[in-house]
Amino acid sequence: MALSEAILVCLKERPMSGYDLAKNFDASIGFFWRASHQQIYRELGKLRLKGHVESQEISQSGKPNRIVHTITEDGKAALMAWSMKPCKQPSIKDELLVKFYGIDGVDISAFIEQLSLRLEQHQTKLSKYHRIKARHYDGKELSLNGRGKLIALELGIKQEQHQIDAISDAIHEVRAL
Amino acid sequence: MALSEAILVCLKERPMSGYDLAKNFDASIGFFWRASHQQIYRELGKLRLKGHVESQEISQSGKPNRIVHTITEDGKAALMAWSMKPCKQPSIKDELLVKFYGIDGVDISAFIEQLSLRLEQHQTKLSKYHRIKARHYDGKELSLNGRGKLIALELGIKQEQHQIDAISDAIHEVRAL
DNA sequence: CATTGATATGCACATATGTGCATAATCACA
DNA sequence: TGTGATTATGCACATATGTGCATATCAATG
Repeated sequence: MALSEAILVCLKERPMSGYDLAKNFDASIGFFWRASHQQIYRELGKLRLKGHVESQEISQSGKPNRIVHTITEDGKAALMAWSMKPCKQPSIKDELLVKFYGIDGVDISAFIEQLSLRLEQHQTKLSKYHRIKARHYDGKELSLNGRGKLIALELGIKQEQHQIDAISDAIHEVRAL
Repeated sequence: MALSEAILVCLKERPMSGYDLAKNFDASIGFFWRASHQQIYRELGKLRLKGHVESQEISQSGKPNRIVHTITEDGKAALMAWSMKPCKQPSIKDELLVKFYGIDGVDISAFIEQLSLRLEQHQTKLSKYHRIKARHYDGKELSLNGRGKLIALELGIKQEQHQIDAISDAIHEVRAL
């Protein structure tokens, strides 16, 4: 699974705590590989056992101590090996499309509301991506890594825009049924 | 989870064996909710326990006996209840996009090959969808259910076409890095 | 004559993911 | 003075998914 690799990709940039990683997943890499903080902590434990990260506790007063994880040489080697392997196709599992398949058993007006909600979610994501692009990428000198992230972000933007168009059309078609 | 609902949607059209369902998943509904035959048999067991399907064995000589599953009234009610509930957002997990995020650690030519492979997979799916559309939908009188399936199929076609365009662009951008 | 593919079902084990809960201090706000 | 958000970690349980294996027969292909 690529969760461990997604974590290692983050740690390659800078050492981070589980909490930092969880925020990173919420704000950037998680757009393309979602993970909860519980999953991240679990995975960090496995990575530590495998020797792909080293962890050191940093004392703090008041708040719980931070445990900062650093990628090891073994971890970097594992990342490199992973990067050479072909990627799995993302598995599609979309309830909305299943409902299209059984549409004679669904309440059309409820279904249109669900489609509208999905439309809104794509619009929210789209503006989020645009905001991030404007804030972190537009008009900046970018490293190789920055350019890679920008391509991913632009793929996300195109994807969301596409979904907005496609679902808008689908809503009209469902209304006409 | 919507696997049980996807199965019930299929069984609402006609009673089927696990084997029939597995083929159905490979050839149509599985485009939007993939499942292996093992998963389908497991799920059928649960549906039987819940009373959402009834199962009867049909003797065959030579081949193993078929077990044909029929949706019950309880099953139909469960489907209806599900159709009213909001849909979960599909979770995105794409290794390719993770690799864009850590691009300074990946071999570019290997990465381009992976992107090209993905492109091919989308092209394969697109022509499959077109073939199905031409064979089963074009120039036919369609029931409500048929029209719903057609909308889903057209969403799939648009999606694959979009991916083909987007990945082609991305390959050019990666080459220029 | 041997191999494979299709038909047909399903168990067992492993991994991945989701959900709820637990702890504990600080700070802002009403 | 209480309420909730933020910081920070993680266990336990449940569900979902993936992988390998097992069985058994017929038909077609080489």
